[in-house]
Amino acid sequence: MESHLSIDEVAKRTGLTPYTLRYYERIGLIAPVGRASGGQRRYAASDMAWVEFLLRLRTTHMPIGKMQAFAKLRSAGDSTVLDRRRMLEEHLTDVLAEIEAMRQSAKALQAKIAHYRSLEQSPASDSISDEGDADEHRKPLRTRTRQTT
Amino acid sequence: MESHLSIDEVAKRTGLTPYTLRYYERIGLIAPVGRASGGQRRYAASDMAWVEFLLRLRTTHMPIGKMQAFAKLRSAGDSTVLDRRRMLEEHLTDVLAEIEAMRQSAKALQAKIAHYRSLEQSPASDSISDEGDADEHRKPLRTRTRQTT
DNA sequence: TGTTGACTTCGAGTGCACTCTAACTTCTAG
DNA sequence: CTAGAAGTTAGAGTGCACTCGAAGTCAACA
Repeated sequence: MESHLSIDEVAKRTGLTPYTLRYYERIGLIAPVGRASGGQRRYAASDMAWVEFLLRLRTTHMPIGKMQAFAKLRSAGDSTVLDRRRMLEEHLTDVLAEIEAMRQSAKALQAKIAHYRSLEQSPASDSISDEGDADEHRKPLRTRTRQTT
Repeated sequence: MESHLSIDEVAKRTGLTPYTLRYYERIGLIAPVGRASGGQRRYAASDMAWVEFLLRLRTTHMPIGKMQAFAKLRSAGDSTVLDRRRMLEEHLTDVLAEIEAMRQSAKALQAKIAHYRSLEQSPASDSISDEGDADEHRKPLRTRTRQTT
């Protein structure tokens, strides 16, 4: 239960830099953490848990703006639990879709790799390398296209 | 086999904007496509296949710099097939790791959602909402931390 | 006591991936 | 023949997520 981690310690443990940790605090992603005499940050275990949760959101590509909205709800207390759940559910839907899109594309990459491997064994056949190659399995192919809000 | 698509057609079919398609061509991601009289772009089926492949790379978060390197190898001809395969294999390794990281984080999100759901049924218990909540399953938690090259 | 080193704040700078503007040309319909 | 739509270029601008610089503060130690 060592609750008094310095910013460098937290950086080491989370993989974030001290710069980023301060930045997250500045923009309200992390509530102001405790300070030692002299104003140095001291992270409690609950701060660590929250940072780790933020990393989950980041890993799943939640934009910072949404994380800020989520953090704001959280700081507003228990009455926002339902909203928070809704947010996470929506996000989770996006995440699962993205995972599936990545899986499909990974499959296409594997096919391309296999195609290259076969090319390596029997070099350039006819018609000087057309390269319209191993994509003969039509699949959804949907990517998050940035729309102008 | 209609090989003469306008930039708007290609935009519609790929989800990219005409801006982005021109940008990709400018930076060498797409080799100069054919032109109609008057200089307007006309995309052949092989161009489409290449753009779709680029989208696979983008979906799997390959940075543009690497795509450029790949495109350059491709344009250098069949002798680069081995290098291209190596590049894709390396990338695929990263992609599979990222998919796994996202899966783990998605699981954590699901746990959090479940936790919220239980909170909703029996509101604030004791000790005014600690929120160090449903993360009691220690998992790897690794995220691509941007390193200064 | 003075200097080292780790921290602090706030504002500015960076890199990526687009996204748009301005000025111009060309095709199509009326 | 003219209006309008749709394309062209080079270059500038945008938004996101950091990342760093400058100047200052504080605790500890030779």
